[in-house]
Amino acid sequence: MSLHLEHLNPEQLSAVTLPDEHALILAGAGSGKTRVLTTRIAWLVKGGRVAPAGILAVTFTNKAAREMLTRIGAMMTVNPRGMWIGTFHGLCNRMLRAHAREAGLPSAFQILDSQDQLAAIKRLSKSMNVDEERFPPRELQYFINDRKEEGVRARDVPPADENTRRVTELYAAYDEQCQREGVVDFPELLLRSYELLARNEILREHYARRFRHILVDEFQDTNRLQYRWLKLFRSQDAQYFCVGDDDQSIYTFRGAHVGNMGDFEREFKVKHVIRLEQNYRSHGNILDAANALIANNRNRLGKNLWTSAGKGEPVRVFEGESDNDEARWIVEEVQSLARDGTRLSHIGVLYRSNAQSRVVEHALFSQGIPYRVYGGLRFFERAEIKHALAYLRLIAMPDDDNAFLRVANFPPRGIGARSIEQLQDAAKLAGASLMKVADGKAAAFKRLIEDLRSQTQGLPLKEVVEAVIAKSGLIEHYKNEREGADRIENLEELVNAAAAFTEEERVNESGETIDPLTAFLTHAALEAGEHQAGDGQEALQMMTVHSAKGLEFDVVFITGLEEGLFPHEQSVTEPEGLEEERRLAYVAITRARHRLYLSHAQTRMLHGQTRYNIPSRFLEEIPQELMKWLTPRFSRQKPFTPDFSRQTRTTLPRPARDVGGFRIGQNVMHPKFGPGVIIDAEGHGNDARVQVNFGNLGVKWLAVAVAKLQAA
DNA sequence: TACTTTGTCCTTTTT
DNA sequence: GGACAAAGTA
Repeated sequence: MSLHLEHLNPEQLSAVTLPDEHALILAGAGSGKTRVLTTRIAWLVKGGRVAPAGILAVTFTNKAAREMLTRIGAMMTVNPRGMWIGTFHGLCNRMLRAHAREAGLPSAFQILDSQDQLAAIKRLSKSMNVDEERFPPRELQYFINDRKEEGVRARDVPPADENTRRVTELYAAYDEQCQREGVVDFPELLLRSYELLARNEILREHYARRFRHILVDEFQDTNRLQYRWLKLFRSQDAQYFCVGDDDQSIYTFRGAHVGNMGDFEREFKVKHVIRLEQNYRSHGNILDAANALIANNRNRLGKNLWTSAGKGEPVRVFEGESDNDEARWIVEEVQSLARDGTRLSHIGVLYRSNAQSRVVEHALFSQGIPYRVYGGLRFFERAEIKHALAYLRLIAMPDDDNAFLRVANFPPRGIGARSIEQLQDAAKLAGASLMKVADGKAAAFKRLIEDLRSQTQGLPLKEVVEAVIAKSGLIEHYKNEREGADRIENLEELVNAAAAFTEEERVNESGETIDPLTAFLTHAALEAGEHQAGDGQEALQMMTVHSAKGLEFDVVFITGLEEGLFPHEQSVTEPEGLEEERRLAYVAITRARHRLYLSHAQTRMLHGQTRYNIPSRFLEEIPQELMKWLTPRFSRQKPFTPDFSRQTRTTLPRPARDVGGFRIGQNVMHPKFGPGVIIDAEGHGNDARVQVNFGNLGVKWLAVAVAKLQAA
């Protein structure tokens, strides 16, 4: 039950024990950020500087929030219940539930996840006869979410042009639809909570008086609205403690605004910016590689990680002939590491995009190496679970048209597209929900839901869920389906999840208990359920670089370091995009404790066709003396000869066709465009043309007779 | 109405 | 290669 302040380095200690002033902590990767944050909270509370109820601590992920609670719990005996610790969305939800009426919401309001939101937008577009070619639902969704995350309502969008005017009209209609149906999307949780406090001075003052210490994790990832939300609690006595790392900002594409760090420093007149630069995770060479790479970014607050650990091993670099070759090599290395005693769960294979996992999975599978892929379809996002949840939602909130449409005819009960259309017309006319106007065959469905509601009234959550999956006909339906067994298993798992959901008595600020079904549905929406089957088992860890943030591994593989992939082709056109890619690479490198592997492949199957990529510029930006090439460095010069000795190869590159002295797949040098790789060719002799991928300079067709191309 | 086949489109994504 | 939606068929 000790804080172990003596184990902190001077910077950590000064951050933890900072007197009453606002603070910005620039915490580098592996510098003990979470430790500082949690020790600070424990130090404040244990020292009697603040009551637990005076703490507001915000993170981005449920995982980080749980981790924080656990660590704080281990440092003190005080019940951390009184503290507000959670994600932005979780805390906003808590606030909206407590003041639903003031916020203009039904007390059992439901939360739409991104999938649900998209479905709602599609439905709206249909009902308003929107041309989906001109206004793709996806883009409407982005538009709406971007505006909400800027704190901008439809009425506040400047009608720049006809297009914007129309899109804004749809934004307004979408919000009306949500309001009518009693549902709230993710960004709405934030915005609604913000508006509630901004308009209700009494409420705002209440919370501003209450929260004396506001601590923010991953501050570089906050968007503009989140920052404004945080500022609502500002008062004479409130102190802000924001921890972040601008070099690890990898979510600007989602609206994160790194500028919040500078704004905070200025607006709160932060006297001391504390830099945590000592890294306790990685060996020297790995850190040097990361530092050298990130030094290429111009937009930085400036920070250099160091370690007292030794240099360690060099960074190992591998060039594969193909993605399959790369995968085969990974498998071999993993096997050899495992033989030498490295635990599989301490090895991470990272990639830029999810599509890359397949090839590696295939290779691992064929060699019988257990692995776990993160970030796939999550438990509460599975179709069968969503169906079951839709029934539950209709019990809690009959006006939820989203839920109605999802299951009115699932399992099929003869309510076809025609009947649905008629219902929608009637509902529109009456200004009511689909459930209200349900007649004909739909009336039977309505009765089913009503019966379920009355029969499960007051029953324990577990029995409610059991009743729903039995009486809805879901189980019956999946029994007859070819691959229904897994789905039935998942539905049974949902019953277990409901049974385990004994969340401490839900009491809101006004002392009313919140209905357990609503609490469970909220839980399902906010925590999509990262836990997977076979969670704690010994397995190789595979994930995108994005989802690796905050994690660490003894051994890390960063794969697919190729121009167009990493950095991604859709990011290299803008300098900011490229810098974000570089930060992403920085995050990837700094996940490694002892050993780091980097790899790229000459050819790769993408979207069903072979692509020829040149090595990533990031490989050039790491000093060569830190690296050890396992294959000859950028062995582009060697003519491409398939190696048949490798048994595991599943596909062979296309046979080389000679065109004007060049071959597809060959690496070339152009006097103006620099290095490139030939990806296509046509014609013969003097008419021969080749298509060359020059990486960030793009893909060009060149006439061999004219262009001064040289074999590189 | 419900199941099968063909045509389009591809980043990353904590909540 | 694979997800998803529109078009085609029983």
